[in-house]
Amino acid sequence: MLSYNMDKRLVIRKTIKNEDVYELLRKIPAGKVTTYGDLAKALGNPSASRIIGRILSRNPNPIKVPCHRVVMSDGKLGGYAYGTAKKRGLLEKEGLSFTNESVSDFMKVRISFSSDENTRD
DNA sequence: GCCATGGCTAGTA
DNA sequence: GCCATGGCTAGTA
Repeated sequence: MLSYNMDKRLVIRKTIKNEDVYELLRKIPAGKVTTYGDLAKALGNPSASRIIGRILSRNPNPIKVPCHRVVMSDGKLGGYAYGTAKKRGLLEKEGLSFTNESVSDFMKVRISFSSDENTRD
């Protein structure tokens, strides 16, 4: 799609499709997390983080697609279709811990995608 | 129009 | 805490 960035320059952003998100998310291993914004960036549309959340909320297959491993950019939990308590429980089962509402050692458990992921088209 | 976000600014302590 | 963001859905015509 076409839109203007912060410098009022016209840019092309990739339209994010549900399956793009689910496919990428399947690659996040237990014990690691990513963020809504990181997924948006990796899929070629850095400002689409809100959309990622909406797409995850309709995740048809929570077994194959580990929605619970997606948290907010500040390390806080974010939402979950089955409640945030459930989300936190799953993450703790995978070895993560929390210091007052945020993932402990966030920097260490946060997956980073290769930045040129979006150069393919 | 809705939102499972995020980055920034004001303004408090 | 404000508000731009962007894909989707309900529900109107």
